[in-house]
Amino acid sequence: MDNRPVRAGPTPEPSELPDERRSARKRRAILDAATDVFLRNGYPGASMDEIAALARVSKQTAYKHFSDKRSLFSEIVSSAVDEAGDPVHDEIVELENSCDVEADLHHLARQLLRRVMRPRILQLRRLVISEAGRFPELGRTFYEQGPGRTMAALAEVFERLAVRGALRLDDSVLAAAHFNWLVMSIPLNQAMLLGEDQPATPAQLDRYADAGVRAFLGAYGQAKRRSAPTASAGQGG
Amino acid sequence: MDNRPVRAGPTPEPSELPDERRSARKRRAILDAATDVFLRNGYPGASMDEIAALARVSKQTAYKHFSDKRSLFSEIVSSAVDEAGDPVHDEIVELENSCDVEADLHHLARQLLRRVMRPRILQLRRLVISEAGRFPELGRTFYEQGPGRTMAALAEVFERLAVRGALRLDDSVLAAAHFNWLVMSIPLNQAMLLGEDQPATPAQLDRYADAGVRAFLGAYGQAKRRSAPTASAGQGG
DNA sequence: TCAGAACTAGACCGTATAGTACCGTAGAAG
DNA sequence: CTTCTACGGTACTATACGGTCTAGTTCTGA
Repeated sequence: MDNRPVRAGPTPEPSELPDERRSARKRRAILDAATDVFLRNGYPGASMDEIAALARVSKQTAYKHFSDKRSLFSEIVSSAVDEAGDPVHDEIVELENSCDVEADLHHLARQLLRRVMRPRILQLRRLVISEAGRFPELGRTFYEQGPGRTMAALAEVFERLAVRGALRLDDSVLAAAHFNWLVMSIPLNQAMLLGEDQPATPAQLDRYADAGVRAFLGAYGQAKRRSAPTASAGQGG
Repeated sequence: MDNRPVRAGPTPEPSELPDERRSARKRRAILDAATDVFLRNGYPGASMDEIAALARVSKQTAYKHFSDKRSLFSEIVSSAVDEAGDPVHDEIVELENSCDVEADLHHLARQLLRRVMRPRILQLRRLVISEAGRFPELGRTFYEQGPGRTMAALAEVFERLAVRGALRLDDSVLAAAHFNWLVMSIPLNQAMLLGEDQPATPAQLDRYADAGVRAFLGAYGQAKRRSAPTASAGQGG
């Protein structure tokens, strides 16, 4: 017994910041373990014992850092949402100066879809949806930091692209939402309902992204290129 | 106490079929109560005691009709899915002979969206999503009876409309999926994540449906009518 | 009228949970 | 080396759950 792998000897591991004192390390460990367990088992199915065990921490310590199961849950969802929804924003705003909007939209769509379809994010979405009743503020946070954020940035840049004549629209927010869901809905809804037993391959995701962008450009692009906006996305799954 | 509203006196209520014997009535009551409790609290959060109490039935009786909590859950989800996904199919296939495809697509989209956005169905979707891990077959059932069914019917009729020249497409399954999600995604995802605190009004839903159809026709319609495919859906809360 | 089936009420079992109390120990600061 | 704080381990409380069992009651069908 007690054959734990000596989490940190007298010399702290290089990956741990030197100013991260023991208490902070424990807190991190608890957060990580809680994220894991909550994402895997949901809120009611997760037990504090399991979280403490996975974090290699006594339950007492867990309750010293987080007063409640509720507040621990809120914390891990908030931070998971934060760390999940950052770096696409820049790529969207850069689209304003694109000289090949079609190509850049395709690239952006692929990036967005790959991001949303990462297993961690899918689990997080499932978790937030299932607990939206008990934790309404987490649903709001997820929406605002996730699709809301993306669509707001898209709307802004679509507005300018429309002024430039690169897109035809009179409601940029609506167009942004249509873009977003044309790209994401098919694989996202399949993943939500069919589980991740047969996860979509990156190639399939790229095809869905491309097909969504083609449809979007058919609806909101300049009036050229009037071939049918599809080219077989494989309709996998 | 015991001021219950006398579920059925010696003379059975007219709403109850006369040939519905006591056992069948009890079974119905259990199913109804279970549906209620499961939809409200989720699978782990629902207790058999609460279900039995709500059904005004002893726990023993509940276990006589359904061997397990699991099987009771499966039953109620299956039958809820069945009763939810029926009567749109006909309207879709009739679309084949439409002489005003645009108007009929708008009408169909409104019907579909109103159906999907009913609170019961939204709760059911949430429940299935959150339990897709524990009950993969229920996720499959929901998908096949719900969006899968709709999209399959749409694909079939879109195929024929394309032959007739009323639509331009070369992948009817993809086009059907795009139609479906253009119409549904915005309010559906809002409802999933933001809860039903501010449920979308029927008028808002109609606007979302119309906007989705306009975008769809911009992408897949005949090459006429090249004004911007939007007309303000209100982008409600 | 009467036997048997179906029901009720509630005790009961084993287990699991959230959260707390106790106490001995390890690590950092002086 | 001492001291103080945080931690580990674990037993504990109180509660809740799924599921079973018993004993008494009500309904159904002939």
